[in-house]
Amino acid sequence: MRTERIDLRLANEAWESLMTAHARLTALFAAEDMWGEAGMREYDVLYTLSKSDGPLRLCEIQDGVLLSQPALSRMIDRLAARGLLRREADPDDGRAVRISLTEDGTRVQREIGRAHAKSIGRELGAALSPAQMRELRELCTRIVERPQQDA
Amino acid sequence: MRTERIDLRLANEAWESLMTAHARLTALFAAEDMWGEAGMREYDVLYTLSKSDGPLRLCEIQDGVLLSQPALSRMIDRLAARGLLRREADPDDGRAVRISLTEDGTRVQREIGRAHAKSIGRELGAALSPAQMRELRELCTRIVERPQQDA
DNA sequence: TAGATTTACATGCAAGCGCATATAATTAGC
DNA sequence: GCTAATTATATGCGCTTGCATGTAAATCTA
Repeated sequence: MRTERIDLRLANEAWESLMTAHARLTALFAAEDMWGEAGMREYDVLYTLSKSDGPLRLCEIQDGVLLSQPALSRMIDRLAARGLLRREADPDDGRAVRISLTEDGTRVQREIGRAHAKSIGRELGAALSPAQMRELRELCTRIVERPQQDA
Repeated sequence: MRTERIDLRLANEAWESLMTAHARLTALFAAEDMWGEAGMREYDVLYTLSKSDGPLRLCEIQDGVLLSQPALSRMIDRLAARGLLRREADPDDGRAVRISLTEDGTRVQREIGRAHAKSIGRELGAALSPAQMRELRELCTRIVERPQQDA
């Protein structure tokens, strides 16, 4: 059907623009001089933990990070070795590991987080009005929270 | 000022939702069984070349790909070794390399591209209306095409 | 036009990543 | 309750990546 062809093209244009926006801003943020103790991907982990109330499992952290399970496992090794987070056995599930920020990790996350939030505000603020930011947030949220369908 | 604090929060929420949408869809696409001869990052390069009329330089390709210059250089090595693209010396600039798709590269790009476009249409189509896709495209384009300001 | 700077790409090397697989604990089937 | 399947995480290994740096050509400077 003609309408579907148009929608396909439109969907691809929308996705490409989202990819490009993501790539440009990510590259821009990565180039900034604020990732002292962590690196951007490591910060993702610290941030994910900071949002959570209690400790998280590896598999819970992984939902927020674009990284394979083994890679995440070893990244957490390194972060723990540097004293930024803590691994404890889960008393209720012998397979699981409960991961949480140390005080040092919390401090590092806050320091980087503050600077990073400013950058985000600066870049998005220069491009979009508050109403447009709300609109963007709604649209992207809709993509993520779409009712789960078959595989 | 109070308004700026609200905008900062809003901007960060918008960016996080964009990151999450990008991560979820990327992971979903990566898990699909269509990247036979290329891999997703390599497809990015093939796609970038397919959009261009003539050959591109390394530095021109790099704008579309989130990869360091040496990594891109070697990825192009591998793609050329597999016969998917061609490297020629630029007659006008002895430093530059002109990179273009071979027939095989064009074929691979088209095959993957068709399948990938369907996936994009399916996923975005399930989440957004055409009007919302247009809106998303406009907003993301605005982020990228924002008038260049200071470093 | 000789020297200095910049631009475009390549390469050595260590660190990180993904794939396949191993290990161990939980849950499901019967 | 015993085996099979599943879930959660770890490890071996080869490939890829990024950083620092090298090389070579173009451009700028005087």
